[in-house]
Amino acid sequence: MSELLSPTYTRADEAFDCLQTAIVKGELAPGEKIGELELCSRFDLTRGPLREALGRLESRGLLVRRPHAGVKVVSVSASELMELYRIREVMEGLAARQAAERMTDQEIADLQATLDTHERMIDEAQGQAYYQAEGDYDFHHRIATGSRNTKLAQMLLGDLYYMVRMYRYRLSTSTGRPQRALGEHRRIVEAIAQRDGELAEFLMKRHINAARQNIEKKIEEGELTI
Amino acid sequence: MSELLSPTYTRADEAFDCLQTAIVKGELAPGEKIGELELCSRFDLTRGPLREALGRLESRGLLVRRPHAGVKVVSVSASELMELYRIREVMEGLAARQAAERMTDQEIADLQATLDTHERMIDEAQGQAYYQAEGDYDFHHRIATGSRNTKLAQMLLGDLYYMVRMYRYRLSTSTGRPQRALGEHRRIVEAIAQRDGELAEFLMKRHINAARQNIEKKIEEGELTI
DNA sequence: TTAGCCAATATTGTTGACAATATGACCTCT
DNA sequence: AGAGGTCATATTGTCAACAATATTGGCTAA
Repeated sequence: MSELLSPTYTRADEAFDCLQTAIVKGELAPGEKIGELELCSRFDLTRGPLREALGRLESRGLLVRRPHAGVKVVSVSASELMELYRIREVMEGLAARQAAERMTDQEIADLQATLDTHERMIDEAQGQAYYQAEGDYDFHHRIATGSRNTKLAQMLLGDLYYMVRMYRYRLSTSTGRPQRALGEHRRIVEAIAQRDGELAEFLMKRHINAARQNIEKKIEEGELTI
Repeated sequence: MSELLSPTYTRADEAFDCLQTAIVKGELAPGEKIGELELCSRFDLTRGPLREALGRLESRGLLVRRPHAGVKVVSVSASELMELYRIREVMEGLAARQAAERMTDQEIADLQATLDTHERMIDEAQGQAYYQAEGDYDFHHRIATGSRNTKLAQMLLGDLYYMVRMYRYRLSTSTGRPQRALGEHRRIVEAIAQRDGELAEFLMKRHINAARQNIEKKIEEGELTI
């Protein structure tokens, strides 16, 4: 997984990564009650590192533990998912503003190049849904790190995105609106390139708000069930 | 500590609480490198639960671990502290807006009563600094929970406040401006009582921004060293 | 004298066994 | 027959010993 990042990669790190991706990808379903020994055999781990990883994941809100009763993957309701988007709105708004003030010209150029790639993928409709989802993640990821706000990036990348992606995988292809989202991305990058932090913040907030309303509408229409 | 909250309280929970408060109170200084066995003897714990707690604390960003090299309390620079206030500004702004929409009348009445208590404490100047700091925490705590936004409250109470309080203890008495802060608190509660979410958000953001500028000024003047 | 290397040591990472507790089935009593 | 309680079981929480690795001090050589 991220063996290359850290020179020494402990079993606990391994356990953490395995479980996190398993949860995000839905291999461990929300609400599912899972035993430690089952997880151990499944990921070929021992209980010590596993428990350490469980502690981290609990702290990040991806699962809940009841003493002596076991651990289960957190299940987020539709309203709670909407609340996540409200949080994203203000936090990523801040990230966009600070990114406009602090990103290097090179980073901005890379960001624009990323959008070009996304555009080609959408046009060619190659694995549209997957790339759209991953591309969207990539875009927001770059802006979060570009904010140069360590804690902000940590909270976005470490907490919120994993929970959102967890439902992205579930809602999968039906999120739709790729062209429109790409257009919004472009305008945000334009504002960043012009070093207009205030505008970047406004556009980012509106972008996430639109995404939230899009999902909300689909839920109301019964197209999506959570 | 919080033995009463959870019917069964594991050693790992105990270790987590002990370490967290020790870090926040400054008993474990930032940058200090601490050994596991030392912590075990100090808090009368064994290494298993301790390591689980260390994992949680690392995940929350209160300490950093390097494999085989040990664990040290995170040391936040002045600029990083300022970044924390930027995050608080947007997140607590959101919390205030949602609190205005969702708090019960009873909760609002309690909040006002809390401010009355704070006012008496300031007037009587009884342990002004301590009560002002704790009172401020209490105020923000109530609004975070009043937002009815689970994740938002979790992030504020579980992540940000601990880091901010860590420095509150260090800067201790010199944060000052209690009357002015109280007045700002009152106006925020007024907006909440009138169910004016937009105004509550604006006032909260301005309140935290003022607190940030206050600390920033003191740092520039050399009154505070971080 | 200083820079680089090597080994001893102390600390962390890991493992498996032991103790404590929640769950669920079975039985009894109403 | 249904509700309540009790006991067996399986799972989690805890512990202490073992293995692996980073640090530190000393040593050698330039």
